[in-house]
Amino acid sequence: MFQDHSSGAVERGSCAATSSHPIEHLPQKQVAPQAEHDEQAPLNPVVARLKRLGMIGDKETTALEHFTCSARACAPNHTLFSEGGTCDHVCFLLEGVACRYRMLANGSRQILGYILPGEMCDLEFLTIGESDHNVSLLTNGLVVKISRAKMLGFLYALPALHQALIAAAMIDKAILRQWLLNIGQRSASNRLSHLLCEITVRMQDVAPKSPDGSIPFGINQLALADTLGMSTVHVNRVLQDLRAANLIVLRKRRLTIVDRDRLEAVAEFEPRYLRPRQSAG
Amino acid sequence: MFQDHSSGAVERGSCAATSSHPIEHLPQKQVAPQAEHDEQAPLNPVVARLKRLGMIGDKETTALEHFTCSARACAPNHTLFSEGGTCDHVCFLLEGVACRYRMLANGSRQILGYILPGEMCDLEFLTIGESDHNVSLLTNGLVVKISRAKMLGFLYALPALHQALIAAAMIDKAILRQWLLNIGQRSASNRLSHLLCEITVRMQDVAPKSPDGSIPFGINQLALADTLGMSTVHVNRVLQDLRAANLIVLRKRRLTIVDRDRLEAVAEFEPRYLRPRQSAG
DNA sequence: CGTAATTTTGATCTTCTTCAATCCTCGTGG
DNA sequence: CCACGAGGATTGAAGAAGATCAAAATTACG
Repeated sequence: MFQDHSSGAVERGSCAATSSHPIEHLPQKQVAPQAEHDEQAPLNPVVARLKRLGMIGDKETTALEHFTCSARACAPNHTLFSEGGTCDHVCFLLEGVACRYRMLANGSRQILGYILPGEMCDLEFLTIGESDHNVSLLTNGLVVKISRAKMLGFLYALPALHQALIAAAMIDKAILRQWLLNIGQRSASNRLSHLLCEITVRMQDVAPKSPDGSIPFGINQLALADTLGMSTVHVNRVLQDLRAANLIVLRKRRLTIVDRDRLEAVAEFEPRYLRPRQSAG
Repeated sequence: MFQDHSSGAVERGSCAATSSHPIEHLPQKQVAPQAEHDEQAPLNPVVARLKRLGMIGDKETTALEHFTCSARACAPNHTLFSEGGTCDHVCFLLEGVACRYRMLANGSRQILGYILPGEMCDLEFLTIGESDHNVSLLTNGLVVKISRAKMLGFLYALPALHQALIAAAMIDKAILRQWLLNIGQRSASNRLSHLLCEITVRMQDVAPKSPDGSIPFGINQLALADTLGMSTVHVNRVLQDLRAANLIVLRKRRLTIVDRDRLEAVAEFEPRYLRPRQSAG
């Protein structure tokens, strides 16, 4: 059902990650390490996301751009954290999709959350000694890893950044509640619809739509099934229903929401939980 | 299915809740939270719980005992927070059981978490402007309500308390992940078993077992159903299975785990998430 | 070009829901 | 002390949603 063959990770990025840079040093070099063949995504996704939360200024932006400039390219299934493993660092994801998950003895996997470009995993890893779940990549990814000590230094020096990341962690929790509601009470098709709505909104700030209105969608049907607590067969059939109802187009790892209003209506999707009050838009 | 008729709340407690007490004033009145032997349950449940987390000292204990001494008795269905309502305060529950929940348009309710005696709802209400879910009592309860300003004062004056409450909030999040795993992947009977294991452990510090080994259990089958995403009929049948297997006794609002080892085995219950190990800052 | 991963399809079977009725429990008022 | 009523628990029967199994078609990718 789901095998874990952790792949290697290749160092990649423009500035070296060797020693601890004082925050004051602001390398004004090439700021967007990931935007090489992305035609119009020059903005650092971490910055884009936190800017949308409306809580960070120039100082924080510069610092973020600095320490996200040395990233590692990782293959699918590369594991960032393992259940029971110690948490002495923190990760930012610049490209790709990762997920948190736990396995049961019978081999079934529950995905507990997605980590999308620009998102971080996991603020509480700074406080907690060991992780209670796994985090690994679903697709190819670009990952920045920061030691606990270094991260604590950043947070201390940049309280606005700290606040922004705390806000992001609270959004995480709100998402967990939504997923619980989703899995517990909604029909398979509404459940899947809701998830698609959520992912689309979460991708907005970091993955500009292509001319045809589609966004990259690296999550396969097995992962969707393990997210929604249903079988892949059923995910497949529900997807076909959504396509037949002309609500979505999903092919070649790209997703288009054809009729957003109708999709959000069947899903009873209310995006407020993803943008709690600070952001007025 | 589930109607919400908010009941009144009756002031109760020995010291007045009128004006703001400086933390230094320590009311030595009776109020019960003063016994030494932790055989019985004379201990203030909030203190008992945070003591178990091992992060608070005498100063925090005294402060907690002080501000939990004026509580209100509330009837079942009394609502502490409503979806969309502003969050200008915080609550501690001294007795009874409350739950967070959300409703869907079709009338179904998903319970998103329980608040047990000694637990708080909700630290992030201090940061967030409005709640995205409801919180109300499932049973009779004893509730302490503290304004945002007052609470922030406490947290500022007692950083150890602040840390303890942050730790409690992280446990909340871990519980949410467990529930998602539960609902998403486990069979109805394992799901219910897991929930019973969890509640038993969470009650340990605040509700000493009676001689027959039972603990108070004020959650009815409708609430269990809305927690686990199943119908009351099925909850009832699964409960009967668990009784028939001689795993539990549940009657007259009291629960006894007859065979803990076996129950935890079928549930794949691992209590570590309820008692995480802190790492040094 | 060939192999692995992923998606799709059909058929069958199980778990759980729904509906509707009955029974029990417990608090309340007479 | 008993009768009453309401919420809660229990039961049975029937039906639906989704799981499972097995295989084929399609796609990704070295």
